[in-house]
This record gives sequence, structure tokens and C-alpha cells, in this order.
Amino acid sequence: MQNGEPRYRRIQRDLEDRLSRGVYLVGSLLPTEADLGLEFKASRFTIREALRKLTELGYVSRTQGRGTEVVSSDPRRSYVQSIQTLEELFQVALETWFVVHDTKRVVLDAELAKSVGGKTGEKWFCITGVRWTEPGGRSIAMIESYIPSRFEDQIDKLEQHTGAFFNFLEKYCGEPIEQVVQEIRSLAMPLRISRQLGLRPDALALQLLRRYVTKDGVIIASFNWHPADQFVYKMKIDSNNSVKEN
Amino acid sequence: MQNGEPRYRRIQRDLEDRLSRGVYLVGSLLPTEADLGLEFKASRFTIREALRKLTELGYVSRTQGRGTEVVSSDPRRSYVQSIQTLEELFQVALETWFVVHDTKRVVLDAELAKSVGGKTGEKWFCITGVRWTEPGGRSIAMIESYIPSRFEDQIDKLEQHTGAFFNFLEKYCGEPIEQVVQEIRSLAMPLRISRQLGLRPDALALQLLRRYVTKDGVIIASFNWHPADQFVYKMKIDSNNSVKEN
DNA sequence: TAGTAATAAAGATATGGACAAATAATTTAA
DNA sequence: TTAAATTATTTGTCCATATCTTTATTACTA
Repeated sequence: MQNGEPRYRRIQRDLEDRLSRGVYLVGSLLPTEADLGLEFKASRFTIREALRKLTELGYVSRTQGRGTEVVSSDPRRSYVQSIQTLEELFQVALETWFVVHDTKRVVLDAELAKSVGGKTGEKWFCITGVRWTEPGGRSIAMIESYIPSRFEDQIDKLEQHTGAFFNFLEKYCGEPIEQVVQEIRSLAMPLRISRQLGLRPDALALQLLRRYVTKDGVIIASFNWHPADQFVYKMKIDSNNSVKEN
Repeated sequence: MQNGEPRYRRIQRDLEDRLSRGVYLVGSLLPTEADLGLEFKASRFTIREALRKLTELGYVSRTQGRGTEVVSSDPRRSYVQSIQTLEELFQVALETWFVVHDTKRVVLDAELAKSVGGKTGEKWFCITGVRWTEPGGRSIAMIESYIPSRFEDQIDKLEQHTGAFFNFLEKYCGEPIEQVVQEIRSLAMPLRISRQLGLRPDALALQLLRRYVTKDGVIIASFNWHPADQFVYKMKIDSNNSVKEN
């Protein structure tokens, strides 16, 4: 504090440096607060301030009783840096809007088939549009979504439809949202962002949140922000409607 | 901590309740940490935790030596909840993207003239498109922007142009950005969001950030997020390129 | 072997105190 | 009267310490 820079910030930047240099690898656990305190010769409180900042920035994820896990070595490239809890995750999903620009039939070529998880020659449906989240808007993307053609009749009605994407599914597909989403889920990523317009190459958008409810009240939410990084959450909802991660 | 709910969260919700009920009015200062500590019979640390959460949620803004100011009584309805500092403000502005959907000439009728600050019968130029901010994307809007027709030649080139809006101004208008923006500014809101598509009525988008530099290095930034709420910031930039509000 | 209970480890919450730094108000000096 | 210096207020940072809650592990039991 003598030179104007708080101690915790110095520690924070030291840790950021290590994270970007790969000293701490993604997926591994950081040293405990106590150990970091010994190393930096700072109190646990100060260490916590630094770790809190790293959490806010999206570098790490902290779990009581477990430790501090490295989530990203460069959170500025991640769209999910501010998504910390499942509540926020759902909030993002529920506030996702979709505006259709164009719809068309396509026959999958080899590359496309591989990309969307179908077979070459299959008839699919392609939706072009803009998707974003609001009011906390964390993501926007011009997207092409590919969907098996047997959904075409329903999805045709999506044209010019503005509103929550989930509401659409519930309204036009005529099935409980959970089942539809579950079925879509079994198709191995039928909705995939295959092209992005007007965004920088590193600006990967959020993918569809998929969720369903099992008999014992367990909700599984699958959430992608990059094809290589798929996260699956399990949780329960108790009587207070509060979510409990698992 | 006995019943599972931390003390600071209880205090946080108490304060949120007061804020939404109008006990603490927007613009006023909250009681000091010490006073709140006395009232809730909690340590300063606990109070600070509650206030920290309120800050994160966008209810209040804290300034060392001044106090805790009420920023919003319902930050969920605000687009600027996460914009706390001028650095963030500029960040938003500099990361604003604009995609043109259509351009056309218009002659102002009475209503439009009043809306954009021109005169009935004047020839203006209308741009329709999508504007958003990323990667921290806090806002998106389908907008109609009206600009005096003498800018038409330059703005014509904007069609299909994707990129930072400020970059466009600098690139195609052929004048230093500050002067252009200053001139535009003198036209009393030439760029105005007059229609929003696909957004809820309460989802007002960010307006253009306008700024210019005076001779003595003072930057003035004008920032709207609602026609009725215009905020003007004055600041200086010192040798360290750090911003100081005023 | 599988399930359960006890234990250890780690972060979460909380107290109380201290000093630093920034701001706002007051006083003093020109 | 104005400008500068001082003072009080308030938040920011930091420490040492303690208890609670969750998680992961180990030992125990059926």
C-alpha cells in the first residue's frame, strides 16, 4: 500500500501471470489460501481478495471444501467469465432471444454432416438469424442452426418469430419443453454455431442450454460455449425453488 | 450462520428491500458502514460483504471518502448496471458494433423533425441496422438512425460495413473523430433510437457515446440510455493515460 | 464388497482492530 | 473574496483469529 498498489492486486497479477504462463494448468487446483498466504507472506484475507478478483475475472472457480480450480488461463477470450452460478446460467438461457433472418432446406454434404452430427445426404433445415441474451446481454451471434428436417413443419413457424427460444419450442413443438430438449440433446448437437458473422474469430457465442427433469427432480443442464468444452451440471430444486448444484 | 443463510446475505436482502421500497432514494447516500454496523449489530466486515453484493448487482456505487450512493432501485431493469467506471463506459463505446440493414433518404415530417431535432421538410438520411456491444455485450437494438443529408455521401459507404462505429466515422468522414462527434453533438441528437424491434418495451438500448477533447485535455463524454436520462461526464486524462472523473 | 460414519481439509463467514487514501467540509492565509 | 491548507469523514486495505459448512478421504461396519 506504500507505493499505491494494493498488496492483493500485486498477488492477483502474480497469479494471473502464472496462469497465463501455464504454471497452474486448467483443471488443476490452486494452492490453498493458507499455502498462498505463506508463500506471499500475506494474511489469508489478502489472499482471498486476490482470489476473489480472479474469480470475478473468470480465471478460477472456488468450491467450499474442495479448493480453487483453474477454469481458464485467459478469460478475456471466454464469453462465460461472468457466469458463476447456475442461477446465472439459467438466467442467461431464459433470456435468450432469437430473431430469424432466413430459413431454408439443405442437404448435408460430408463436411456439414460431420459438423452437425448427421449423415451425408440427409435433409436438414437451416435457420439463419441473430441470437442474443438480454437484459444482461452477454452474447450475440449471427448464427446458422441446423435441425433435422422432421422438425421442419414446426420450425417453419419460427420465421419472423421474435421471442424466447424456449418459449418457441414449447409453443410450436407441442411437447413439454423438457422432452423436446432431451430429444434434441440425443441428436448430438443438432444446433451448432457453424458460422459467425460480424464477430471476431475468437468471439464464440453461447450454445443452447439443454435441460431436462428426471423422476427424482434432478435437472441436468448441458452448456456449451465451445465444441471442445462441454459442461454438464446436475442439480436439484428444493421446495424453496432454490437450486443446488451437484 | 446457524440457519444456513449467512448474515451478510440477510442484511443484503434487507437493504435491497429498502431500496426497492424507496427508503433510500436514487442519488442519495446510504448510511455509512459504521452506522449500518450499529443498526444491524454486525461487524464492518459483514456490512461490507452485503454492500459488496449490492455493488455487484448494480444497486449502489461506492466511493472512497465519499460514501455509498444509490444508483438504481431495480438494477434488473437497467442496462447500465455493470457500468460503474468511465473506463468501462469507454470500453462499451469502443466495442460498439454496427451492422447496416438498410439505408434510405427521408423527408422529415413534423413528428420526425421533432424527434430528431431537425426541421419539417428537411432531407435527412435514415440508417436501419443492428447495434450491439461485445464481447461484454450489454446491449443490442434494432435501430433507425437519422442523420442530416449533408453526411449522406460519407454515410452511403457505411452500407454493409461492419465494424466499430467510431472507426467508421474516423475512416469515412475524413475528419478527426472529436470534431465530427462534436459537430454531430451540436445537432441535438441526430442519432436517436426512434424504434426498437424485438425488444421488450423496457429494454431501452444504449445510445451513442459522444466525446470530444478540448484544448486543455478535458474530455467530455455524453452518454444516454434513455432520452429522459442524459448523463454528461467530464474527465481528464493524465500522462499515465488514466482517467479521472470530474 | 458396498454402504455408512467419522475425520480431515478447504473455503465461507464473522469479529475486532488498525492504518491508508480519497473526499468533503472547514479553517486559514493571501 | 479567493485560494490554499487543514481537518473530519468515509471507504479501502490489511492483519490475526475463530467458527461454520461443504467436500473429500479414510476407517469402519454389515
